[in-house]
Amino acid sequence: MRKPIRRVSPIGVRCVAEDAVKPMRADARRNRERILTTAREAFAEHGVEVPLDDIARRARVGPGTLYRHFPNRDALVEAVYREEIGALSARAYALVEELPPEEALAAWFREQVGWVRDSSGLAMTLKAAIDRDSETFAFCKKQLREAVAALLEPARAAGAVRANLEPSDLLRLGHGVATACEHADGEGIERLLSVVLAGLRP
Amino acid sequence: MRKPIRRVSPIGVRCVAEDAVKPMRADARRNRERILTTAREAFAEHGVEVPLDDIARRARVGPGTLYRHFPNRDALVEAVYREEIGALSARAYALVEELPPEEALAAWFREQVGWVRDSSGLAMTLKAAIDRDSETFAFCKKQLREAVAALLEPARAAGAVRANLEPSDLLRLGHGVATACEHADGEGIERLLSVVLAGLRP
DNA sequence: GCGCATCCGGAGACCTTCTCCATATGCTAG
DNA sequence: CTAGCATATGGAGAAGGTCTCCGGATGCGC
Repeated sequence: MRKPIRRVSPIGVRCVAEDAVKPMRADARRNRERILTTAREAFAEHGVEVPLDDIARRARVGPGTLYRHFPNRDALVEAVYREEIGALSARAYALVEELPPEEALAAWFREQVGWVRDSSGLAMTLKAAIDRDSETFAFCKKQLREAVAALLEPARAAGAVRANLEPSDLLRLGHGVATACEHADGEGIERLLSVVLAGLRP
Repeated sequence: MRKPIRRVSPIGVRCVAEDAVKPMRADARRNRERILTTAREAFAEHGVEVPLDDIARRARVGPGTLYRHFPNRDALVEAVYREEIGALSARAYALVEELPPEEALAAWFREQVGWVRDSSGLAMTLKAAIDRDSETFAFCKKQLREAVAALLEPARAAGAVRANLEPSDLLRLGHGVATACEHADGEGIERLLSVVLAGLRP
């Protein structure tokens, strides 16, 4: 009886930072990015159990190419999740640069709620599929917390939010609002958002 | 591109209570029980992705028989989980009958911690594999809470525990202790247990 | 422009899921 | 106690998915 594949991040899973270490051939990079984009769409439409050969076909690569970049399903799921978390985190740093602290925090919070709701709950689908003990899970959690801290600290310094808020509080609130708004329309979502954002004030 | 099987409890998953409604043939009942026992062992040893034909082979039934009782992997996982939760819950009611309230609560708490640690974390493995929106998940959560309430209420009435404890508090504490004790020996576990149990007192 | 290291891709081996239907058997009625 | 029938079994095999191997393709540096 075979032992199923343990859900840990294989060494082969590349982080974005790794690209800086060893330049990838242009065709290899293009294929990898196309695979990730296609996988994201396929996971959103059909769940994480969609056949990998189907993803390869949609991405117009051979199965050998897909498996060369991502040795198994878990690796692909984790890579897509890392991209999702990376993009959401990057938004925090961008908003800090563009807006006053309170507005930046509010804008990011709205984006987080939108992100959780996006593509029929892709974020939660991916998160549920990832081993809680994996490097990817720990890495993403840390990344998000640091991004939210980058928003919270200026807002706190400006006296715009209550002093006892932690980054994890905001993340839980965002998840809660998104879940509560599962069947809400735009106005309903906006009401809940304004309630929560008002509640953040000192 | 095919849509993967949605993780919801199929109607065909039998609850223990159903057996009272429609008597099963003796050979069918024996087979079903043997499949469940074997599945529990296989999931503990190899995870929930162990091939179902292997479980059938170990249980000495044909694949057709296994699929007659459990239409797919999720049904089997949920059935095993229901049995686990059923047994743990039943212990609460039994202990209430056998012991004074405070001792019953302490004894059950120890059993819960032991249960979480049992068979290399089988309980968590199964729980992680079950859809959070499923009937099984909701049913088991309710069952556990009611069982713990049956322990808490007499203990509270006897003044043996602080008044503000909820069943879910105890369940979370048990999970936390089991997790904290992942690599602890018997003495270490006992120390943590005694700390937490002392903390329950008013 | 050439050469070489790297990348690609897809046929096919292997594994798992799951069904169909001929055979087996539990259990009730006579 | 036996026969008959409704229910249960089981396993060969069809179908689908995973994943590898290696000949051919191509990016890129010199």
